[in-house]
Amino acid sequence: MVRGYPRALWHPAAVANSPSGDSATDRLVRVLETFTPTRTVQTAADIGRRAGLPSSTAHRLVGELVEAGLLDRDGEGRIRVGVRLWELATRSSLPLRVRQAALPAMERVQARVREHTQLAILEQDEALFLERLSSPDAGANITRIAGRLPLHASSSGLVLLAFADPEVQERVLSRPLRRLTAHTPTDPAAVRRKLAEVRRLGHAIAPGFIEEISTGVAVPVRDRGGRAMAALSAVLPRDAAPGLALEELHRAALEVERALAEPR
Amino acid sequence: MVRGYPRALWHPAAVANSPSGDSATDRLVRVLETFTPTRTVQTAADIGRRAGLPSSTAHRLVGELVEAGLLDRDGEGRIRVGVRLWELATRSSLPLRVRQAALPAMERVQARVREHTQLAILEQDEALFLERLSSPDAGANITRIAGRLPLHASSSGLVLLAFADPEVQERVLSRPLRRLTAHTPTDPAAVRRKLAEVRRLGHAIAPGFIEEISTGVAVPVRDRGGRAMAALSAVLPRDAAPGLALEELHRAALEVERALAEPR
DNA sequence: AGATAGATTCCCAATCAATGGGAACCGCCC
DNA sequence: GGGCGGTTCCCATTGATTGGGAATCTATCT
Repeated sequence: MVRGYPRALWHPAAVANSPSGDSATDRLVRVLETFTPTRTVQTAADIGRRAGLPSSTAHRLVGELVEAGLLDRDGEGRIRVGVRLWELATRSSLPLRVRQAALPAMERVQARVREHTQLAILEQDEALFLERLSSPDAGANITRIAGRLPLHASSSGLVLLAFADPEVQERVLSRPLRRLTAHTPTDPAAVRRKLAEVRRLGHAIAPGFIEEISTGVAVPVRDRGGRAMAALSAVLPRDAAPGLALEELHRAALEVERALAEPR
Repeated sequence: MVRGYPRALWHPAAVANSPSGDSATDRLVRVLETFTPTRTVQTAADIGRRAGLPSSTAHRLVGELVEAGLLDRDGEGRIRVGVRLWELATRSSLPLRVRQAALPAMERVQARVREHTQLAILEQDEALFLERLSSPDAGANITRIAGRLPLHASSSGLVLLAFADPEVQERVLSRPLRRLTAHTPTDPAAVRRKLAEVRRLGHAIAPGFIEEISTGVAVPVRDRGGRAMAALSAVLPRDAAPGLALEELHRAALEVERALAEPR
């Protein structure tokens, strides 16, 4: 076995502590961000490529994270997000508290309406879904727990935006509004009108905004100041009448507001 | 304003990249571990003390984590676990998959038994609780989502241990067994007998092991190899008859086994 | 069976970002 | 106004981190 390597080939052009000004924390986050709801297992080399890290660095970092339990190495080679990370992130987080407060009410909605019932919050100018209950017989639904949807395109997003700080509304409406279907409103003026309607009615109806075949209906869970802390929503078949769902969602929202108002 | 400091007082005794051989990853994990189910908000100085970091280092690390969104700085000063960390940890983790597979069955148990219904997995030689459903009228319950209980003391833990690798059983039984109440079995031989009973009956009953006033009953969710992937459990008042709960839990476990066996 | 490709582990010199003691600053309370 | 605790800023020092490269391992193809 040959040990070492020809000294002449050593090329110190780029070596050091993180030559590009990213901290260890940044790199760690980039590694975690390579995992998505649809890409849950990857090789260490995959992670490195996607996080923009040299292969050997990626392998070392992944190894450390596995050691710490934040990532898990399954049978052979494949890496997934570790149970320990879930535990650390869940046991003291805001999403858990909101979810716990909302779950009983969501279950009642779910039992009566028998369609997808969802809970979302406003996070980084998108709707982040904290919980989703589904009957086996419910229709299509693109949302996932811990998944995101644009604010202007989803019924949940529309109520979150309608009852958010004006500053958030301006920021969101000043950026390009992505079109998901032919019915997604992408004109800022149209979205503004929609938001006014949501404020007037107290709920949002989004027929075909996300998927042609379904209609989202959502109501806000509001704090004492009137801002939306969360949105409760249901996903109905495109042609279904939204009356029952809206009624149940409104009732549930009241219940959640009370639960969240309690000291703990 | 005086800038700088007397050069003579500079004391290079301990300066550098992490003088104690802990990696950047270790430190980040230690920071995250300072949060517990009961301690959800802390100051940056608190975190530093508990993680064993010098104040200035702790403040910088916390600042970076806040910047990255893994931690949140609320109104003034207090730090909590960030929504973003929850999102990253949840969206592709094993606990979510197990939970999703089990939730419908758990809801039915919950509706019929009307007591606490729980889901746990084996993690690092403890029972880690992934989900918990509770009626408002249900009794006391010490468990929390993302909380842990010892394997020998909880009904969930006993089924997880009874249907685990023998190697795990040996390891757990070779360590001191913590006593939580007067009824907690702390003698290895007694626990061994209990485990044999659990294997024979296919369920565990733990009267007063955790809290004097309640009885835990649990059944395993088993894989094709017979090992317990998870435990479904209910917490009943100490004197309640466990028959109905066990029947419902067994039915639910079958359903969860089928759901987890499906490709995805 | 041999070749090829990709993932992973190991090695090690060079370095620079992270480190931590100290000091100043900022509120808050007694 | 003085004490206390949290936070921010400063900066010389240095060792942990870094990343090319080579060796090793593991599939998959021909």
